Parts: sequence; C-alpha cells; structure tokens
Amino acid sequence: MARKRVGNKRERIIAAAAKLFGERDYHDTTTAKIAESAGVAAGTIYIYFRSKEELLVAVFEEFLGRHMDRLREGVEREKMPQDKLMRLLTLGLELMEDNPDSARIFLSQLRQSTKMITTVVKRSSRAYKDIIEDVLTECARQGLCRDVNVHAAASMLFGAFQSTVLDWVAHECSYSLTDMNGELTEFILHGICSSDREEESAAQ
Amino acid sequence: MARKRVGNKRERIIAAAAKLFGERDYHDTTTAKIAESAGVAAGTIYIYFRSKEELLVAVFEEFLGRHMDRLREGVEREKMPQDKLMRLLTLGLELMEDNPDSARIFLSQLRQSTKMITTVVKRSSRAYKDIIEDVLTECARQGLCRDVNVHAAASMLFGAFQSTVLDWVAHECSYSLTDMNGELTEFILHGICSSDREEESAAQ
Amino acid sequence: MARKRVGNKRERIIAAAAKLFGERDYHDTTTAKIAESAGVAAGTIYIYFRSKEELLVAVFEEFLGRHMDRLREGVEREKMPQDKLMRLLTLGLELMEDNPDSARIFLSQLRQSTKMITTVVKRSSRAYKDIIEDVLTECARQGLCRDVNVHAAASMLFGAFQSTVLDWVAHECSYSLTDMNGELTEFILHGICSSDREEESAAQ
Amino acid sequence: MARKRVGNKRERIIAAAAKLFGERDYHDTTTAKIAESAGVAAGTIYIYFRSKEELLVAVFEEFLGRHMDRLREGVEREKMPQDKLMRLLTLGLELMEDNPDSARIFLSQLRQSTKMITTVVKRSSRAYKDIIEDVLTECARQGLCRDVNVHAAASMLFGAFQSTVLDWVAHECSYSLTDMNGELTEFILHGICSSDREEESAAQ
DNA sequence: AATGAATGAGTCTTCATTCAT
DNA sequence: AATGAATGAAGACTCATTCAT
Repeated sequence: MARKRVGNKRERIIAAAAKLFGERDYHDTTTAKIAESAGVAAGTIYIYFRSKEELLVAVFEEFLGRHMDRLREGVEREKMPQDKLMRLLTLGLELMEDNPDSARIFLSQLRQSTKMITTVVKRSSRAYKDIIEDVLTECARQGLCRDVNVHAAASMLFGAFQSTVLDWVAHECSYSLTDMNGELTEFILHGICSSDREEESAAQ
Repeated sequence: MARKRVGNKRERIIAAAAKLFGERDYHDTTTAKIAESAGVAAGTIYIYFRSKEELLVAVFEEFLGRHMDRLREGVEREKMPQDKLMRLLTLGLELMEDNPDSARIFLSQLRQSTKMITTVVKRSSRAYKDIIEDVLTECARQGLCRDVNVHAAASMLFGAFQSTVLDWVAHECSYSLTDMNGELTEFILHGICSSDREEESAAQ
Repeated sequence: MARKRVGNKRERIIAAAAKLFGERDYHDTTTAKIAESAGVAAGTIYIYFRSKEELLVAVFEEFLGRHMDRLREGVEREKMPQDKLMRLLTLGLELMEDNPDSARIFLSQLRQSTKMITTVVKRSSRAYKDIIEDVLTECARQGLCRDVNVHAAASMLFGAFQSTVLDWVAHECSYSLTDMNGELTEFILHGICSSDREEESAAQ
Repeated sequence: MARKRVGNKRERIIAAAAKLFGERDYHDTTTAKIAESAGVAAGTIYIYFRSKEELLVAVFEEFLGRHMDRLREGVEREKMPQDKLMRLLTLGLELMEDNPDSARIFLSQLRQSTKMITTVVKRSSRAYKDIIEDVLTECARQGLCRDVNVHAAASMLFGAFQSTVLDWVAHECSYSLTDMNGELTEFILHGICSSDREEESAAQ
C-alpha cells in the first residue's frame, strides 16, 4: 500500500502533465500547475523527475511505450500484409481515441524544438514509422503495393494519419475517431482518385 | 526614403523572426534576439507590433498570404481538375522549397497551443485546406474521384503533404524537395496499393 | 549496544559533516549529502541536531574541545614561558596536521557570517586566543617579552599561525605542516619576545 | 549626464553588494536585497553582471584593483627596504580603514569555497602577497632580514595583518585601525628583520 | 520613428525540515 | 530511534514590455 502510493504519485504527475501539456503547451504549463493538478507539492515533481523537460520525455515515452507495443502486437496477429495495414490504421485510431490527453501531446509536441525534446520526439516518431515501413515493405514484397519509396510512403501515411487525429482533437474529440477509420483506410488503400483515372491514363 | 526605411524595418523584423522561429521555436526565441538579428533596437519591434505574439501572427500571415495567392493562381490556370490537383502539390512543394525558413515555422508552429497562436494557425491551415477542398470537390463533381468525404480527404492530403515537407526539413533540406513531387503525386493520385487490388475490386 | 550504535550515529554525522563542510563550504553542503556520507537517513540528523546550523556548531565545538584541551595540557606541562610559547605553536601545527578535515573547516568557516555561526566562531577563536594570551601574559610578566599589547599580539600570532595552516591546506596538505614549525617559531619569537632573549641565548 | 547615470548604476550595485556581502555573507545576501539596496530593479543587476557570483568577483576586483595600485605606489615611493615594509603596513591599514565595507568582504569572503570565488580570491590574495614578498626579498637582499623563507614569512605577515583588521571589524570598527599601526609594525619588524637591526638601533 | 536601459512579474529548481510509518 | 518521501518557502535568473531621451 505504501508502494502503491509511491507509484501513484509518479503516475499522477505524469497523468497531470500529459493533460496540461496537451491542453496548453509545454512552455505555458508551469511546474506549479502540474504539481497542483497532480495533488502534490511543487518539490515532489523533482523527486521523480530531474527536470521539467525530463518529465515531458517521460510522458512521451510512457504513452509511446504502451502504444507501440499494442500496435505491433495487433499487426503481428494478422497474416495478410493488407490486413496488417488495415489493422495498423484501425488500431492507431483506437489507441488515440482511448488516450485523448496523450494523443494531444503526441500531436502538439511533435514539432517542438528544444534539443532534448526533438531527440525524443524523433526517436518516437521513428518508432511509429518503423512499424509502418515494416508493413509497407511486406506489402511491397508480396506485390500488393505499387513500387513505392517505402520511406516516403510511410511518411505520407503517417502524415495522413496524424492529420486525421489532429482534426478530431481540433474538434475537441466531439465525434468518434474510429468513425474516420473507413475514410482513412480507403484513402490509404485505394488512393483518392477513382480507378477510372488509371484506366484513362492506361488508355492514353 | 524615410518611408522606405520604415517598410524596410518591418520587413526585416518579420524576416528575422521567421528565421529564428523556424530555427528554434517561439518560446526559445527572445525578442532581443529577433531585434539583434533584424539590426534594430529592442524597442523598435514594439513600434511595428503590439506584442511578440502579434509578430508571430504577422510572420505567419505574411508567409501564407503570398503562399496562398500563388497557389490559387497556379491552380486556376489549369483547366482539368486532375491537373489542378497535381499543380497544387507541385506548387506547394516548390513554394516550401523556396522559403525554407517559413516552411520550418509553418510546420513547427502549426501545432503550438497559445490561445492566439492556435487561432491564427487554424485560420491559416483552413486557408490551405480550403484550396485543397475546392480542388477535390471539383474532382468529385467530375467523377474523377472516389466518393470521398472531401473534408477528411483534404485533411489527409494536407497531412501527407506536410509530412513530406517535414521530412525534408528534418534532413536539413539536404535534398531537393521537388524531387519528392513524383512520390507525393503518385501517393495522392493512385494510392499506395497496387492497381491490381483495384482491378480486383473492380472485378467484383 | 543499542546505545553504542546511537553514539555511533551522532559521531558519524559529525565526522561526515566535518569532512564535507571542510571540502566545500557550509552552504554548498546539503544535509542530504551529510546523511548519505554518514550512512544514515535524512531525517536522522534531526534526531541528534535541531538544525543544520546546530550541527555546524557541534562540529566546531567537538573539534575545538579536544583541540583546546590538548593544547592547554601541552602548554601547562612546560615550565618556562618561552617553552610554553614554543610548545603552543608546535602542538598547534601538530593538531592541525592530524585533523586536516577539521583544520579545513576551522579555517574556512572561521569567517562566515550567519548570526549563530559568527557567535560560535567568535567563542571558539576566543578560546584559542585565550590560551595564547595567557602564555603571552606570562612571558610579559617574566620580562621575556617586549612591552606588547597582549591582546593585539595574540591576535597577530593567531593570524600568522592561521595563515601558515591555510597555506598548507591551499597546497592540499602536500607537505608536512610541522616542517613549518621552525619558521613560525622564529617569526613569533622574534616578533614578540624581547631582544633580551636573543642576547641571552647568544650568551649561552 | 545620461552616461553618468549608467556608470552610477553599476557602481551603486557594486557598492550595495560590497556592503551587504560584508555585513552578512554571500549566501545570506539575496540579489533582491542587493537590488533594493542599490535602488534598482532585480533584473538590472543582470544587465551589468552575468550572475551573482560574477558580481562578487567584480566587488572583489574593484576593491583590490584600487587597493593594490595605491599600495604599490606607496611602497615604491620609499627608498629603504625597511621603510617600504613600514609603509606597506601603514598604508594597508589606512586603506582598510577607509573602506570598511570592502575590508569586511575582503576578510569574510577570503575563505569561501565555491570554485570561481576561490579562484578569484586566490588570485587577489596572491597579488597582496606578491607585494609583500617583493618587499621582503629586497629586505633580505640588503641583509636587513633574517634568513627567512620569504614565502612563508609573507604569509605570516599577511596573516598577522589580516588578524589585526579582522579584530577591528569584529569590534565594529569602533576604534581607529591606524592606532594599531605601531603594534603591527613592531611585531613584523622584530619578527622578520634580523636582530642586527636591533643592535643597530640599540647602537644609536 | 528609434533607441536601449530599465523594469519586475513570473519560473524552475533546491533543500532544510517534518512526519507518518 | 530510524526512515525517507513529501513538503513548500525561498531564491537566482529571464525576458516581454515600457519610456525617457
């Protein structure tokens, strides 16, 4: 029970930080507010984290750690590359929907610039893209894919995914994010233009 | 001549701010550094801008103003919806490549959260998406598009576009951004999956 | 045994504090570091000492208590005032050499200024000077001394003594402090004692 | 006049710092108190000094700069080594008496421990001792001195001098420091100079 | 219009001290 | 007696903004 409390505090600080960093932004969130929101004293934060920046990193890694694991698991459970791709998108949206605070910070901090932050952010979006690239590579190997530059494609896919989540967050999570699954999957799988176009161009 | 100088100063401040906001980030950029980089006194900034935040807004709008205009022009010069779409992507990449500083701030600030900033950012990415939506709507109207949710599609397209530029910036603009034009266009027009799949589904 | 342990702890805390206060300085030494170095918990210090300041006082008095006693003893063992003076210097250097940590804190803290510290420091350097003054007074009474202001002379003697030790500490105790005994004794004897003495000794 | 004000501010901050550092001690003196005492805003200190520590250094160097110069000048004006020595002591006491604040900080900080401080303090007490050593060396060369270890002797002399000033400061400068000149001079001359001198003077 | 010295509110962080266990 | 997690007051320093010149 004592142990539980300790764990509680670290978790509570991370949760409070995730919430606040997501709501406003890193610089607009004071350690005082985080402490207050976590229900601990100002100094307590520094028992668990060396600095405010390290707290941000922790928030980030905590979220991504769980996120990536579940994503990988889900993808690996599928056999067909195409199903993997679909699962990737579906699961991604679901996870974001379940952790709106973390989603918000994932999106909003993603493009900050302090040295340390950038490093961590890069590392974690790398993690994300790695999964995507793996799936795309597999698709390509089985001939299910156009002959794409996998790296570029992963990046675009990631961008489309992020944008979708960002829209949802911008609308204050007022609709179900998974409702967008169809659209996103269609976009990624089919492309936005009708196959008519391809037939046309094939006709030329 | 006095007037010219004045204009000069405003421009120089905006240019310096664009450069610095892009290099580091809004909070890590002090007005003192901006003033120094612009070659003016600290107080001078406040003759032209009510606050640091308003300066950011100005930087933003200045960039987007020119950007959007050229984008719209280029798109309108094309007749065919599909060509419009392609032109949109090509021009977009070109404009980013020509203004790396602005590109950087466009990307990095895009997801900050201060009240006013968010407002402006939303307004400007709205502008961007409006153009995209217009083009997509036209495509749809001519049956060149799958029956997409234009709003969502625009958002995804925008995300893929941003991601492409972001990658380039992350690689310190070390390659030509327009080289990615092919990939991006392919991605957007065709989708990443092989047309086999589409033929398959067409066969159904 | 429990009691022994208790005594142990108090001593260990004082020893750790003496070491650390000497190495860095009062303000740069945290109670946490003292506790760690003493191998006790942070709170334990406050079982034995009311405050950090009181710990400093204890360190001080502990050192001076032993120091003064041994000094007095040694001096009293000598019969001749002049021998007492010489013994005072010799013993003083020896004691410092044997307790470099305490020597360091004795010197470095000697001129701090916090209210309580000053009080204690004054009290303890008083103790030191008292012994010196006693010896000098005796010398004067027996006509072995120039007609000096005993108080001032004691102060100067003390200063010269301190400076000698301080030099040694500044050189990181890399040479034997007692090697300076000759120089110091000469300086003091000539400086304070009447030239009669010299004639006397010359007469021998 | 504007310039005068600027200079004024730097000087006022140094003066206020000298006063407060001397009264209490470095750590017990807050930058807020210094600013208040100097009649400037808290931030103003950081226009003139990079940090609180650098301010201490400045206080120190400012005092010692003037001090050393005047000391050297005075010493060089004398022809006879012995007169130089006497002048050194007399002038030293006079300068201290004229700048009680600086004297206090000179004495109290002399044995602090922060890295940078120690460096500066060492550098400056070195300066002091250099002058002393120069004079002593000259005395030795002319046979007016016992065959002393000049370095050690300089250190003792410095210690005796400091102690004298410290006593005065401890008595809150309630008597005239120069009144101690006779005692100090006697102590030093006897302590350092050869007894030949005494015989000489006895012969007169 | 321009300057840049001055301001002072606001922030992160440290650390002596307490207290429930 | 002992622990060590928690506290929260205090302090150095930053920086957007102002204003006398």
